[in-house]
Amino acid sequence: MGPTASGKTGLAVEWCQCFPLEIISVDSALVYRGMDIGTAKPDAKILEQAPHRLIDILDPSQSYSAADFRADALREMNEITGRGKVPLLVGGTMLYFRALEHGLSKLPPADARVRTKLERQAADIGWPAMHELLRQRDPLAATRIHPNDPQRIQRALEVIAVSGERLSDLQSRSEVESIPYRLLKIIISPEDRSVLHQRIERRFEQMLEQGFIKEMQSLYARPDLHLDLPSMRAVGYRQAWEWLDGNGTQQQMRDKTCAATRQLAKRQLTWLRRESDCLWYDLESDGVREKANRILGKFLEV
RNA sequence: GGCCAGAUAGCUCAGUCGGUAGAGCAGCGGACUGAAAAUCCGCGUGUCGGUGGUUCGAUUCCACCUCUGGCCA
Repeated sequence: MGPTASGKTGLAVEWCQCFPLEIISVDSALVYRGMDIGTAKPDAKILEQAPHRLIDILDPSQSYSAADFRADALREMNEITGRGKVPLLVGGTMLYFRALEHGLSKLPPADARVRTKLERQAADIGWPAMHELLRQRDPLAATRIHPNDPQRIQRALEVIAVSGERLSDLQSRSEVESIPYRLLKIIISPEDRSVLHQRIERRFEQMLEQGFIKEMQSLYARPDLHLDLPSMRAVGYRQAWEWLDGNGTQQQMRDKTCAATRQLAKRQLTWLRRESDCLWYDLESDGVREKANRILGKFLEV
């Protein structure tokens, strides 16, 4: 686990070469085909050395979920261990890690029709009124969800509409199933935030050199893609889309993308600080790689 | 060289009829159950360019200086 631009992929590939590991990507953006440069997806050469599962599994017009990820990841883990190897889960989508380790309540999946209906209703009466509606139908959820948080208000109302039951009831009732594996949790992150900020800036410059704008233009040209899709809301893609729409200069697009990436890293670190039973490594400091290798080797012997 | 405008938070700027100042963005902390690279919540972080003067009190008024734009030579 680690924030964006912390060097996770590099280390994972190294490990694959000296240990019997196979990589599963834990990343909500790497799942999309045709989104390679802007997501810092490992290139073909790296993928040949160290194949990654759960990348390039969806078209950008589709959506994915934490529950989808959990099911997919468990299936892949089972397959890998069945062949005598050990799964190495690598990524920065902390909700997916949490869902995988601790499980999810039994809730109905997303329903596009219901969402559209709620969207229309919200455009009509406004989200504060939607929150009031939620207060009447699921008071407990309404106290947990902030009146300004349309995404969660919508989800809670969707659960009621689809299942006829309250989100808060379903969550407290269903026993979550945690993961049936022994875990070694490792976090990779620079100790100093400004180091991460520098890496983020440098990496985006590299993405531009590698042709990120060209990649973006071919996505922008597709009539079926738009800014409301999860894929096109990804950091970099969203800002580039807005720029191609004619908003701001290219320099402003760069600055906004880097800022959005820093904010993403900050949110990831908020998750990571709360994570228990894990080892933190700063790859910039001396001897850390060797130390991590030793601990991983020992873990794999047992 | 002369005239004019400006100098206030990391950036762009507002403001104080004289009582040491506040917005947006950035930043920092937090939340997170089928959209999560998403969606939200909270927090101003400051030699008000410098030096002197007037004043009980100056970021604010005055003078000079420095710097940056613009105009005129």
